[in-house]
Amino acid sequence: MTNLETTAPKSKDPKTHSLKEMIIGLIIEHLDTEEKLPPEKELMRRFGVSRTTLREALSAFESNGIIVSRQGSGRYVQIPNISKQIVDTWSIVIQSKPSMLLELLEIRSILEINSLPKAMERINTDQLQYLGLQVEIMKSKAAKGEPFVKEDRQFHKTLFTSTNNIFLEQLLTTFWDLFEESEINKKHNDLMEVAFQHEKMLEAFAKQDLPLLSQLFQEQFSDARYQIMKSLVNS
Amino acid sequence: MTNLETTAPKSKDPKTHSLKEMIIGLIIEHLDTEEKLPPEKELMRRFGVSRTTLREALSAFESNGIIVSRQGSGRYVQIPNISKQIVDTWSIVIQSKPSMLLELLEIRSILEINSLPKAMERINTDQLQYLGLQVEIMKSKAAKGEPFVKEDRQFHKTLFTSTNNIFLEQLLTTFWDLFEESEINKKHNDLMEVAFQHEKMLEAFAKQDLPLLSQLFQEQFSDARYQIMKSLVNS
DNA sequence: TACCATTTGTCCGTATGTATC
DNA sequence: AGATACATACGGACAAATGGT
Repeated sequence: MTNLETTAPKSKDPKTHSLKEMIIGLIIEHLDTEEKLPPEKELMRRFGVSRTTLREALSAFESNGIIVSRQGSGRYVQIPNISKQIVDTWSIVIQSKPSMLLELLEIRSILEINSLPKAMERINTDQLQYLGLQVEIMKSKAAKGEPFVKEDRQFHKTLFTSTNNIFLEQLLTTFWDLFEESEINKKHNDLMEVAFQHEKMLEAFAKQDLPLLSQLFQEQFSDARYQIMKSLVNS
Repeated sequence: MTNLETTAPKSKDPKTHSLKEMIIGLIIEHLDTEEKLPPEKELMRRFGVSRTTLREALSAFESNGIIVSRQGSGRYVQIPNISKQIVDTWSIVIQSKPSMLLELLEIRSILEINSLPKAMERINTDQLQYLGLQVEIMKSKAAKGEPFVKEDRQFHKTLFTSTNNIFLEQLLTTFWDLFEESEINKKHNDLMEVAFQHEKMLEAFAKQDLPLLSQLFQEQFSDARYQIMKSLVNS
């Protein structure tokens, strides 16, 4: 058993603080099992607060995503997803400063490229086959002049999911969300080239050619950088 | 099921949705100037909602940190800090699954090591001098057997701040916060060695010896990984 | 110093709508 | 269809911090 101490009472505000603390305790209790939390009525009684007070305290955790409530059913605990929180606020910031997208791309490229070795060694045939499917869809859509953001995203997501790093996956998902929301590089000049780029990546993957794969990723990020800068100039 | 546009809320409940929208508009308006927002009374009137409703809508933005309210003064808009949001939730998760720290360290090491080239080319003499000061403090504290988390942190922060990437800075800050909160590797076996490690890093920096610097960082992260794993075994 | 209006914080109660089981 | 549980909204009251007089 871990020592769940109810924090040293060094703060002035015992009620609010301890209510928050008690909810955290409740969360930790239910985090492993992902059980349903007790209903509001029960919690009101247990903590001795009104519904408004309780709900306000809970809402903080809900906006974080560590507690999710389903109307008519109850509240549940889950591992939080940072994406939503970050996107909610930073999409607003980016509206004011679009050049921030370059900073994000910089981080994304570092993380993806450095994840390639691990992704390459851990990927399995099913995933490889799935990547092949995505590439085929890309090519067919490109031929029809349709964009294929979803497939592009799935392709990358499949790669970095195989690193088995939850935080990394969430972080990269966040970047995709922010880019999509910003609606920059919505339409790429040469869809077919992008599709082929991914086909080459897949081949490099199949051949376990890490240097080539890295280079292809580098090129792709260069291209993305260019697209963003072009958009920035136009606005 | 897959009914797109699950609800057409416009006829029923335009208020909630547009209330959020209006607040976002308010935020964007004030994001550049960092002015004070209108008081609740004014917003209640302007948006035509009750205080409870208004406050609940605002609280979502407050928990994100893009709005901060000061009792007795008012509400202010600021560029949000992802650190707080992430730490709030993930420190809880880490309490349940401490092994997650290894994943975080993995990301942190990738980001820091890949930031070294840029940091090296952009660092100035003032910063270099500041790093030297930190190292001296580290050594003197190590001699007395005192830990020097703050100086260690300042050392690294100075490096990656010089990359001028706000998001990166916030991310790395987040990791430090999470590690500190987890209270793992609080006490290192050999403080003096850590201090010397940083001294060597500083020398490599001064000599612009990137390969050596990278190697030193690698070693440092290896050591950190070992410290974490040791802590994991003990619990 | 002290008082004051302003502004946010906290808390309570109630009512009605809506989704789930 | 009914009971349960959460969503949304309104109203009021008092406390606490701030900023200015």
